[in-house]
Amino acid sequence: MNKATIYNVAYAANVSLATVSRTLNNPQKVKPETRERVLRVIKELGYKPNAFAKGLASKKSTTVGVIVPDMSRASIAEMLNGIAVEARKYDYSLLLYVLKNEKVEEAEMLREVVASQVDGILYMNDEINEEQYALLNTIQDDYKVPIVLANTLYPYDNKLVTICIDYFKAAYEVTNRLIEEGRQHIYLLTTARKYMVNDLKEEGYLKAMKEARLTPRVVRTSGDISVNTIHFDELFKEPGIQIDGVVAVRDSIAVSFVNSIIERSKKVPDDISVYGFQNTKYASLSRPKLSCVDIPIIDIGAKAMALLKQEIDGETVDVKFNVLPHSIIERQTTKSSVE
Amino acid sequence: MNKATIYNVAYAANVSLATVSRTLNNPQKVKPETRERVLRVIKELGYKPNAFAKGLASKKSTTVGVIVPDMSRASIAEMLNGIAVEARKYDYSLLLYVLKNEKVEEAEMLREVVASQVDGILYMNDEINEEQYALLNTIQDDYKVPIVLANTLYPYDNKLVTICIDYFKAAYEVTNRLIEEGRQHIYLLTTARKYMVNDLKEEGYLKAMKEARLTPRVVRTSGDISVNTIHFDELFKEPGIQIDGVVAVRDSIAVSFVNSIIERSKKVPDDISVYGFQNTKYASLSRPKLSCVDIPIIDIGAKAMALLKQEIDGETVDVKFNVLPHSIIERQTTKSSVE
DNA sequence: CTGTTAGCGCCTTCAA
DNA sequence: TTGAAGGCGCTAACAG
Repeated sequence: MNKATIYNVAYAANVSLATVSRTLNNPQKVKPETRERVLRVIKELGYKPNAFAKGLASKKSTTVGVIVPDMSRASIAEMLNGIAVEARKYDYSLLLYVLKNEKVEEAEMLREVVASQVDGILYMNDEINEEQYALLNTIQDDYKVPIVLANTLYPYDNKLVTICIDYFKAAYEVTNRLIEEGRQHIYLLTTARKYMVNDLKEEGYLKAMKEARLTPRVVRTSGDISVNTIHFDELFKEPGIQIDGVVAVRDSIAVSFVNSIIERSKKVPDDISVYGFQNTKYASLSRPKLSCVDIPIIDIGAKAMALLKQEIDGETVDVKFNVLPHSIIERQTTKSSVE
Repeated sequence: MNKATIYNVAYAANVSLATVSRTLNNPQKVKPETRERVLRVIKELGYKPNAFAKGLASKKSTTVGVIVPDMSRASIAEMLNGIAVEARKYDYSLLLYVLKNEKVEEAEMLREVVASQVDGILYMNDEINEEQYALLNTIQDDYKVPIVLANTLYPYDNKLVTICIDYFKAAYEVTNRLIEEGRQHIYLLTTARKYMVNDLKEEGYLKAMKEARLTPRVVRTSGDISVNTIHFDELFKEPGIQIDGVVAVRDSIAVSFVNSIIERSKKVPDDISVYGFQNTKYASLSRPKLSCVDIPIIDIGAKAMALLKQEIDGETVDVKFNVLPHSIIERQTTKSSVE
């Protein structure tokens, strides 16, 4: 049962290969009678068009390149679930590129992705900077391959189609909730590495603090638990430190912080209220359960794929910058009750 | 700068296209002088061989199909990290197939994977059953495409190259540690769905219990926190229930169980000792920190890719069944101290 | 060491 | 509605 080709099918169905090709790609151009005969033979022989030959001849691959920074981040993995399900709807395949531990420079890699003949690119590296953004633009223009940024944004420009949530607003909102609780010494726990989305959260936090005339305190730490625990220890060593509220840019950082303060015999949320970001499994597995911003990450993935598909089909995407709604989930690390 | 072809390069370098092809694929067959000239032109033009044409002509794709059940499982995501890094070493690309929510039957999907001309398949659906195993064998034989099972095993046969850890032994060991602690009422918390690896853990647990002449108690629950919390509630409602030790087949189940019992004012590990499986981030983010079996999941991914590469290259893989060592990490949910 | 040439399997006009 | 034929960009003999 080895690799039937279009010729085998044509011969067995007593038609030319052109007809076989048509019944697969333009069924309406084939007489129903012969069409069914061909389809039957196709099934019998287990024929599947060779993707290479098809791609070479048609200049299309029904494959999209997916570029991610690191699979182990829960948000990335979940987004891929959304992307995969949506891609299936269009019969698109996913070519996965993981940037992690990459010595290869990104420009080189993007050319490689393009060379692999993908019809479009889903880019979700939220460490994006000006240079990379420019590079993506160049690639899109030079090779005419549409690119969509998923849960990744470059706020200083909007030439690339983007799907995201309003992180600025989300951070602004949770900070305000803490303020409404009466918290005065609210800290932002963010990453030391430059993630664009975290920068936006920081701005939202700063805005809320400024409006309330409170002094902002930003602590930069790592997503790595063993590292941030040390940071937290140092933080509490500072003489006269006061903390009664925390916004963490990731659930894992929030949970890890909660653990730190509970070990110091402080009460959550009586002494300190904490918000996380993302609503990952960490949030519901922690004790107390973490209050956090809920990001519809699967939907972001699905929507990203849908937008890309539109672009591939040549439908002009009128709105470049797409925002999905977030929500705030009150669990056990805050006192706010949702109205 | 649009899509240079091999002809453009040949023309610009004043050689034939064959020479260009050679400098890329068999550099030693080209005079260093011309080779460098060609390489320079290639660089100038930003030429990258069209993957389709290359694949069509060479019958190789340097792409492997990766079949996973669900991205959101931490183990799957981590394994992909390992696979990706290893694949990069060989300049292999990854074509990702997510089974989740799949209405398409698996046979159909596998043919699709094959039709996409992958050089090999990495299969990591640990819900594998006899039928699927047979199917994989058929695919491998019919299409001559090597398949490697990663962290997935079918213990009743070993025709397919497999890379895994000894889950049976691991479960046997942790159960014994609990027994050595003096625990008498040890429960196994496993999944209701049939995962082959979890079945093996169950057998290891049963063996240890039997040897110690203790009554085994198996509770089948879900990976879903909201669901298993309910199961745990029911469990504790049983009249006269006694639990002093737990082996959970997943970290998340273990953590969720620990939360349940602490809410019931029991002490961990004074009243109950708990072991998880995998050593995910959940294990270190929980409070108390979870003791668990550490699975070298990234290594499994990398090794799987390495094995597949061997098979693709025609090197016979002598050992079909490959086992990577695990270890037991004692943290705060058990009393055992590692010797 | 280099060039010529014949495909790889399929799509897509162009005729019939 | 169908068939014939050219070509997609590249690899791999085979000559030279």
